[in-house]
Amino acid sequence: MVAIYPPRPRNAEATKAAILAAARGRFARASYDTVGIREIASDAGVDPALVSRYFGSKEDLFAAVLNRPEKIERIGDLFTGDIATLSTRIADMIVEEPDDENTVEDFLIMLNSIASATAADMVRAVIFERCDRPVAAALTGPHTELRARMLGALIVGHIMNRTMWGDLAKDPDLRTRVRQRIMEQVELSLAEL
Amino acid sequence: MVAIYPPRPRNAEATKAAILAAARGRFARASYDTVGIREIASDAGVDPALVSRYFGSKEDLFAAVLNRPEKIERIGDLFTGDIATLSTRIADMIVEEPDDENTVEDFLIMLNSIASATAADMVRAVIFERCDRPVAAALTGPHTELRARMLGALIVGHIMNRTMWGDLAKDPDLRTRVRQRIMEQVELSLAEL
DNA sequence: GTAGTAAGTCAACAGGTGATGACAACCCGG
DNA sequence: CCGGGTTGTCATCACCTGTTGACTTACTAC
Repeated sequence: MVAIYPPRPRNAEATKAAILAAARGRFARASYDTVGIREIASDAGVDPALVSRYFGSKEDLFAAVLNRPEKIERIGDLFTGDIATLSTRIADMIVEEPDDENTVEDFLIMLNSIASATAADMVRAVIFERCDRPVAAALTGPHTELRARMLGALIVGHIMNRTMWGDLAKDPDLRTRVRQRIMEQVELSLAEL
Repeated sequence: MVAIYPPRPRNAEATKAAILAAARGRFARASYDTVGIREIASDAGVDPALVSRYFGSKEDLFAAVLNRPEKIERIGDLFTGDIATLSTRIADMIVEEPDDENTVEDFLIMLNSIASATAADMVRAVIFERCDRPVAAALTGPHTELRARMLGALIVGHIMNRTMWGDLAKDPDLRTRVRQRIMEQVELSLAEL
């Protein structure tokens, strides 16, 4: 579906932002290889040529999406905040409403394209830099890196699970208990072994 | 790299098997969209046209890979066996050597292509049928489906984690402790809530 | 030995992809 | 009013994809 817009004002900054937003939306719902530049341009109400012009290549565009400041910030907040309440934050993220513009979308962008030959390296780098490393740094005791990776596995699993099947629980009561269970899982993942 | 074989004996059954094996190998290492028919044919030492001829379409070929009897059987053994030792089997699968032809490869085939528009539905169906459903059926108490899905999330996360970063632990001692931890995670995921 | 069928080969197609460069429209400073 | 740089448009390229149909080769049954 292509929306009919009034002629776009000649504003390069706004156009770039629109392309970036459209790309974010597409990459959050499909893999790097599946998403086409023409789709993104259409969503943004922009000529496909402008995408290449402003962002260089599709790969560069994906990198730009991956390194959006808001995303970096949101994921940063999640993992670099107080370690004592980390399990709360993670459980909240996983059980929160899926249609919101939220941190889960940032993970979806990465997880959708983790199997693509072109995008995998970029994604891995971001995950390591923004997730694994800060968590490992915040942990005390032995095997911090290993335990951070156990947590990463847990989060990845829950998010992919939610993408595949939808919410774990709709009933508010059950949802609280699920939230509680996820917190236990987080703590078990991070515990010394 | 294309191997030079002696001229393939005219044997349709063996050719189909070779194609299937090559497809399995490719799909275990890259997503449905990334893998090309010409690659598969080259691995199998076969003309690309034969792939279409014998399996119809690429989609049908992927379905054939997904429904290989050995795979069904292996995943079936994993989940339909004695529920008391389920955590052991799962932990073993996750910490076992990655380069073996093992059950992990079956999961990789599915997880690599879960983000592809074409293959996602097939993958979801197989996961539900072969994993979630048997586990839910083997559980007792309330919310069996939800708890089976929690286990699914755990497995998916661990396998993707291993694909991204390699083995959790190389040291045998540490590995046993990781194995133990994974068993605890499995039991926590399946526990009533 | 020869016809008929099965198996494998080859070239090509139609459609889609990312990317490019020439062109037109616009805005702004002079 | 008018030139120059910016912004947007269009047609098109080169490449790659899955798939097809016509062709050649080999095997088997009679």
